Amino acid sequence: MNNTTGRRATIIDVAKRAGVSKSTVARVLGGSANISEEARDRVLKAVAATGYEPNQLAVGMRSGRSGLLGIVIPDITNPFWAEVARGAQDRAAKDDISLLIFSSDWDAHKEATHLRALRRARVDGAIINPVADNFDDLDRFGMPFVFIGSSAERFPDTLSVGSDIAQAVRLGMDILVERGHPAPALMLGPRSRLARARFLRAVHEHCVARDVDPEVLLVEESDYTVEGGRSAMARLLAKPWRGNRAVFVANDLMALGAMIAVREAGLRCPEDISILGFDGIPAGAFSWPGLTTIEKPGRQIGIRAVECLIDQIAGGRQRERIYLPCRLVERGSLADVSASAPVRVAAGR
Amino acid sequence: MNNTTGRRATIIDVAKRAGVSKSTVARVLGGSANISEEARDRVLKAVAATGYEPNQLAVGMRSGRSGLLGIVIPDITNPFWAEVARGAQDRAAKDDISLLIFSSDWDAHKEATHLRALRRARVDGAIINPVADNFDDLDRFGMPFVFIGSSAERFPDTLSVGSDIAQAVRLGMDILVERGHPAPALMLGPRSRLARARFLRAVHEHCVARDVDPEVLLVEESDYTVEGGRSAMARLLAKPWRGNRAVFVANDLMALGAMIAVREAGLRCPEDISILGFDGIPAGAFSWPGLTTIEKPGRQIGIRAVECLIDQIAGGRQRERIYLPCRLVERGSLADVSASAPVRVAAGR
DNA sequence: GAACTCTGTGGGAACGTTACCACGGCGAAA
DNA sequence: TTTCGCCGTGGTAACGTTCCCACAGAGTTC
Repeated sequence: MNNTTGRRATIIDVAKRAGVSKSTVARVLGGSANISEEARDRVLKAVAATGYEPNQLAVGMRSGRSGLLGIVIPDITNPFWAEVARGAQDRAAKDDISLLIFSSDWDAHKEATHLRALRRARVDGAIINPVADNFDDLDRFGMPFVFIGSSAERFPDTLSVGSDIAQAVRLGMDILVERGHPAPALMLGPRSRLARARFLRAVHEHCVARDVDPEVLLVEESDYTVEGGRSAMARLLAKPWRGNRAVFVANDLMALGAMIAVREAGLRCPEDISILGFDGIPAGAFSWPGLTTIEKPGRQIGIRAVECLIDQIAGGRQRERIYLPCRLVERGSLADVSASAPVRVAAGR
Repeated sequence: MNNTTGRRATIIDVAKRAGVSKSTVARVLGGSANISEEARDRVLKAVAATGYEPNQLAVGMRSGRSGLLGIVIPDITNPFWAEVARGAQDRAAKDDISLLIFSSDWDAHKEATHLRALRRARVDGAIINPVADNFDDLDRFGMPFVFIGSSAERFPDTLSVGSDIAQAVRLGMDILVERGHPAPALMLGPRSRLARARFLRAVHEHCVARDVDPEVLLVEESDYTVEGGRSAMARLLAKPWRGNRAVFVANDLMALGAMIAVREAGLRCPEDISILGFDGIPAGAFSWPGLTTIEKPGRQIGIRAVECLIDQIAGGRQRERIYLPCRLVERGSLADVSASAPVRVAAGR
């Protein structure tokens, strides 16, 4: 039985109890061939009796594999990143790998500290949403790594996993067209963000394909917050509006703010203004109406990143960039005003 | 100077380069006294030149301290638990401790698997929100631990950290009284939950103190979901209502649902119905009106749990139960209908 | 000047595992 | 009968630390 206070059972304790050498115990536990039925049996019994659990530290020490993976994300408290972390953790657990999770708060100094911790812990690899842009020598990480998120974009020739913004925008524009909003207004994030450019480029491509002049679209921008979305929407509502009244918002938080602004203006969503968000945050499900949005594959990104990392650790040195598809989540914020459907839109001005 | 491909620098590499023994290097790095100025200097230079990072696995192996802590929570994707994890991680980082985070999904089997992983990783201690109730022999965890959350309640004589529900309820009832709602309706969680009994007991205590008959209070119950809160609110609205129209909801998700039900009934919140939530989930900030609620100290719980754990590892064997105070977060869902104030509605966001 | 303490240093054992080599026994091939 | 190969097993050397003991030399005390 387990020593509760004393030290833990080691492989030698097991060997003694089973009356074999520790080599034999190691072979049985390692699933090696060429073990007599009897030896295996006695070892297994001894393991059960002693409550032996292999010491990962010793294993890591000897084999060079710690059985640990690290992930550095901006903030575990942010629902998107929590999804990523969850996906990564679940996938890692399948291979009996444990995950060290760190939050960088978009702070290069914290990031550096966390990376040092990962190196000291001798993790077998790391998943990183890079904030610093001075990784002048990526090899200096000192371990295999996979980048995640849109900020990975800055580093070409690096294995990375992210969401397919182009596909997401196409999905959004298509559903807008289908619902009778061929020329929605756009609410974008700050100019500094890489994702903004990608978003805009995809919209333009859609417009070219559909033969719409992109210049026709109303555009507002804000800072990815509820408050920002609220004021941006107020500005949008003050503009002369043409076409159907729909807004494609590049971020759910802003979309929620936009919804509030609509209500404050005495209008209704979706009857007067349709709103399409982008992100898939849980809070979108609790607004009224529920926010129709495009959901980023957070969990999938985590899963895939771990898989890439495991592959890379095993040997392959890929420099691939992987984009995972987004998904439309229909709730109530998008009205159907297409000709084929009963018109549910309020009279325009 | 880092070997990018080759093996990492060890303490012996540093020693050779500095022209001293590994013992001296260890002493310098360990901040030991009795080191000549010259030796220290050369060691430090050699460390910088080789890019030496101590191998935690070896350290753990030799010293019996892995520098790792584990935390098993129901779901990292749940904002409350993410806060707890974040607090724990931040606090641990201060002591150069890394955190292994696991999600159990309230599943006893997953919990057992995770605990095994923690034992194998030789974590120095664990923070656990217990789901299984057959921990017949708590010492059999094989490591120091701290319980967190209300489910820790089932295990007496165990070090645990949680939120102070009694204080939270007092806080809520007080603000309701202050705003002119001396006898609010109650929306509770499922009968099976421990937290429900604690909530109800605190309400009764408040009533006794304020000389109110608790039987007067309308009560509905549901299952801690938005949908559940919505239907429970609908049932509540159908009842004959006496006193001011306010509801104290035992969970934010339900409160959000209640808010939707109010709107669906053609009523307004807070003008017609005031709602007070409990939890402090982020989504409450994005509803309209913003949800006034009582926030559980998630981050504090994580911080405190780590501190208790560190203490316990260091030696103390406490069996304390710690309750951390909750905080009122005022947004817009609570109207002031007290005699002293004109009926006003706070703008929330 | 001998015996002592103090300072700075080096050498080796141990932590628990895995990888490798060695060896006895046995059956098959020569 | 000898030789070879295979099977099952045991012994031992690492892996990179820390901890403890030993020891040389300088300073202090008698």
